[in-house]
Amino acid sequence: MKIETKFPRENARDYALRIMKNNILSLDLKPGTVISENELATELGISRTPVREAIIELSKAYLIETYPQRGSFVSLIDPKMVEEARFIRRITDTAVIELACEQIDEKGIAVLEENVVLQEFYLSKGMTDKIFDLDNQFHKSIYDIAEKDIVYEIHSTLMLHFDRVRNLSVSTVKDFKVVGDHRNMLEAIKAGDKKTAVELVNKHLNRYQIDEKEIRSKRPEYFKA
Amino acid sequence: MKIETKFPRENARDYALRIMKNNILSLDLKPGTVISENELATELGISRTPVREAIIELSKAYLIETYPQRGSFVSLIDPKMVEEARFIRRITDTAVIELACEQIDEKGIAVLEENVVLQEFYLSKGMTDKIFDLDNQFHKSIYDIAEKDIVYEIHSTLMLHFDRVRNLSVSTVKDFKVVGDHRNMLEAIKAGDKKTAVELVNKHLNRYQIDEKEIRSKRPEYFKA
DNA sequence: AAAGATATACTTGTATACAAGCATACAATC
DNA sequence: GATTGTATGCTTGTATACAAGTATATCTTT
Repeated sequence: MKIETKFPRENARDYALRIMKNNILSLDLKPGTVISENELATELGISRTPVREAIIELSKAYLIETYPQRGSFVSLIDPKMVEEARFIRRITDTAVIELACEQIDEKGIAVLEENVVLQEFYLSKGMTDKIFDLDNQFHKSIYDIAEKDIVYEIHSTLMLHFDRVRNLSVSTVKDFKVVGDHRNMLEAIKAGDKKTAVELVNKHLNRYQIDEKEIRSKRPEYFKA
Repeated sequence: MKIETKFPRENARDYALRIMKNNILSLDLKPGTVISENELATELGISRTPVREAIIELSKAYLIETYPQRGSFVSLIDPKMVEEARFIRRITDTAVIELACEQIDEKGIAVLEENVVLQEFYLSKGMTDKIFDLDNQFHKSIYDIAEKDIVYEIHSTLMLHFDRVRNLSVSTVKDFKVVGDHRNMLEAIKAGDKKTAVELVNKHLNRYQIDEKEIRSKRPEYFKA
């Protein structure tokens, strides 16, 4: 469990939420780990109440399971859950990138262009750890362009199911492909080419489907069924 | 604010959540209404903690807005929010009904058939208030058939944005159309006719788009912008 | 030794107390 | 009269106390 310091004006609940999300995503909180409200509260230097509130929110996203009077646990990787998260991601990404193709303007192009340039830069420097955030930011920008930013927000926590599996795969090998996908998506959006854009989204998301089976055998204790 | 009694084994948080959802949906809690944690707690006969936890959850779904040290309010109807909820509903319903066309079996047909028969029965008896729940149940069943029940669950609270606008419209006039839609959807699913099924979903959801503008002028105080 | 009762140390759920900030009413001052 | 300071009562945010249930270890009993 890696604990960063609290931001100046960040309230205790958001702080607890941020730390827990990060650690679940990075697998520093491994699937199945026990989470004690009291313990976490003292570790974070806050009281039980905001910690508990954060846990409840993660429970609603099925990232933590709470059994009354017994304990709370980081959810095991549930293939059905991952599949449904991927499903949501696929159909919304698809619909949103079509809208982006229609509604794109120069400002939007500039935002995406800057992002992809940075990805290409960090890739060429081998700083692939920077790419994960840029990846997410790229997709968020597309939602912004399509004026579906609330949809993105609503689904963001849920996508941790998806992203934590990403983090389990030997992903760095394929970073250059991911960056290439983004470059191609950008060009398709600029050209208003919906068909290609949609194809790219599906190809992009399919990259992660294969890895899941790889790691299943390596870390069976992380999986539910 | 209409307050029903607590279920036997229902915990205080779920109780508060249920009551608040119902009242927001039915507009007994009108958009803009102040919600005091203390007041609601005493009304429900529970303490502030579970009430607060319920309010936080509804805040995450943008159904309540909380301003620290100032108060919490039932969110005004935000056309962008409604539009994004409708967007989610449309694209997921579309994708899910396609899957249902592929994965339907006799058991699934039986469930849908029973539901539609009941809708037709209540419609013929003029008991249109029963139809709302059956409508939701019908759609949930389709998600179950497509094995996307978590997707339904995740989105269910969000759909209150959509449903409360439904409740504001002079909807009873069109109940027979809604029931007809469901009958047609069922037949399309049985026939495995994806194209027709998708068309029906879009037609179905478009029925509510018109009403919004009608009521906007009648109840401008409910709207955000 | 095996089985069962029991104490104990946890857990989450709920209630309550306190802290900090905002808004309003009202009084004092210019 | 207008403005400013202030007291008051509200709000949510956080901390803590208590309730109730579970699991485990240990002791007692057979």
